[in-house]
Amino acid sequence: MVGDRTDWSAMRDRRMAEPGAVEAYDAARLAFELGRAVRELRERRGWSQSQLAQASGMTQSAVARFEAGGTVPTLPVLERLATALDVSLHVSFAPRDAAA
Amino acid sequence: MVGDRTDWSAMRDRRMAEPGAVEAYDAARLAFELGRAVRELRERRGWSQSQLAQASGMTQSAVARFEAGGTVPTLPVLERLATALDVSLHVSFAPRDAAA
DNA sequence: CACTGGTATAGCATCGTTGCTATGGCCTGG
DNA sequence: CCAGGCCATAGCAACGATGCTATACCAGTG
Repeated sequence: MVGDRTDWSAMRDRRMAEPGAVEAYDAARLAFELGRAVRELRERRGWSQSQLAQASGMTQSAVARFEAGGTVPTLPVLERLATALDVSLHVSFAPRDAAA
Repeated sequence: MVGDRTDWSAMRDRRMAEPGAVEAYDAARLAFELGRAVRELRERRGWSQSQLAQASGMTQSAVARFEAGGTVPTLPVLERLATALDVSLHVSFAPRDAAA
């Protein structure tokens, strides 16, 4: 079937509710995508969750939780993961129209 | 004077301590820069802290705290601010060498 | 079958951010 | 001088992420 996937765009149009409603959802999605990104970087290095945990000063359970998108990570944690994975973390605001 | 600004690069070279030490500092610097960015966007719109607070579902005190870099913001808060300021929030990992 | 390594999940304590209220300083205008 | 808007800061409660330990599930392997 064609319309199988969730209609994200429709949900995003629910602007104008109370402040914090849609944005909280965005944060959850961001958490999910960051989790996937870290998992990719980790597996590319052939590391286990335990190894990444030790390298970033976390525990294996915290890594698993984060990669699963179970929680919205904090910036300090993202920094530590970035350092451990030898990448740099970028956080920025950009105009809506401009791609970057 | 030329060497007026703080020598950040020297501090950044303090890698190799325990995990979480330098990264916590990075997070604080990130918080400071994000605060400045939001303040710029806000003032460019001619908004007061109270107006931005209401638009983003925060309080004036929280906005002030954040703009001053007093705390490391969470992703949900950054999302709300971005939405209120009509910009998009970008969080990503990038290779250290590649600029972006 | 037992054993090992990797991952997911749970429960709890701790820490930090945020929400909220209130206050003080600063500046401008009346 | 007083009033009002703007910003900074403080104190406290509540919420959420993290640290930590322990456990369960699964896939290989001997």
